[in-house]
Amino acid sequence: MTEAPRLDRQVCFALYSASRAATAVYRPVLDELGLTYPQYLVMLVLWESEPRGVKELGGELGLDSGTLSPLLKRLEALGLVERRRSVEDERRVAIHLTAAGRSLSGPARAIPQRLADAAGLSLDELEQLRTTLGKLTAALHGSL
Amino acid sequence: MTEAPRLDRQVCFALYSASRAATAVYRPVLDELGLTYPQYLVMLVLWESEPRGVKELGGELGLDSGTLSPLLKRLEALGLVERRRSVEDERRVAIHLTAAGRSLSGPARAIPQRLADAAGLSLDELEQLRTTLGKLTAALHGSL
DNA sequence: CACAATTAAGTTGTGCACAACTTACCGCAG
DNA sequence: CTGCGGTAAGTTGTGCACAACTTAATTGTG
Repeated sequence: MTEAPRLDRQVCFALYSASRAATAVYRPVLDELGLTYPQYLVMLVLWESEPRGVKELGGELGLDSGTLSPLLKRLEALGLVERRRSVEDERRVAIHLTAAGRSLSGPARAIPQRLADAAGLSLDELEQLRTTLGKLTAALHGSL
Repeated sequence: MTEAPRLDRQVCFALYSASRAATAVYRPVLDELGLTYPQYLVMLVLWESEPRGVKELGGELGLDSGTLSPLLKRLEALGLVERRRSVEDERRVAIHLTAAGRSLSGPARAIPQRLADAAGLSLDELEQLRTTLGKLTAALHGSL
């Protein structure tokens, strides 16, 4: 008779653990900025280009409005973004950075290095890991 | 002036995305068993050996009692586990499998294959990924 | 033009994560 | 024997994820 699947053999658990460990490394740094990790991700997207619609943000991050709407409300309460109902299409809400939101990108620059330092992997290994994870995520999405 | 960090360069985001994609693949299968992914993880540990204390489960999974206590209450409500206050040490609660909980390990055997099928990676690549993630998680925990 | 199908955003409800705190119990030093 | 430090489990509060649903605006088709 087959064995029950073992926890330590599961790629899925390895992903789940690594992901939580990585955000745990970011947490104290992000605390200083007053951001959670998902909020930081939204800010990353906006720092690249703004304004963005909620749907658009969701496309980049793989999140839906059920997650983003309250998150964006909190970012607005923090004074980092502004939500403006689009004039051309009143279904859309454009997310703009405020001056405070824009200026937060400075202190945020140092954050990724934190993970690299804590990772105990070479830059090559990190690069390869990122590539493999990208392929994996794409394949998993394709299988749904 | 340095660029703001880019989303698509971040290992942390790659981990976060891959982890969510992997549990999304498991979700429909686990739905049939009536389990969430974290509940499935707890069952995996118990199928290896039981009874286990809450602290012990937390050690295996990296979760604290704040997460596990309500989760275990839900597993108990499903009739899969029983929580018994230890007689020798009344601080401890031993988590036992019920007959129903034990018999669920049969249907659960097929689950990991699902991810392997959906992953689009060879068994070798999956093995190497798991190893790298293990090293990464250990290093990240060590850095805290 | 009318109106059904589609789409954007938001809401509601459940279940994690995790911090901070509480409660109850153990074990040990005096 | 008496506390007292430490420990196991549980509780409370916040913030994601995600499913299912609602609302309001737009688009496509006859």
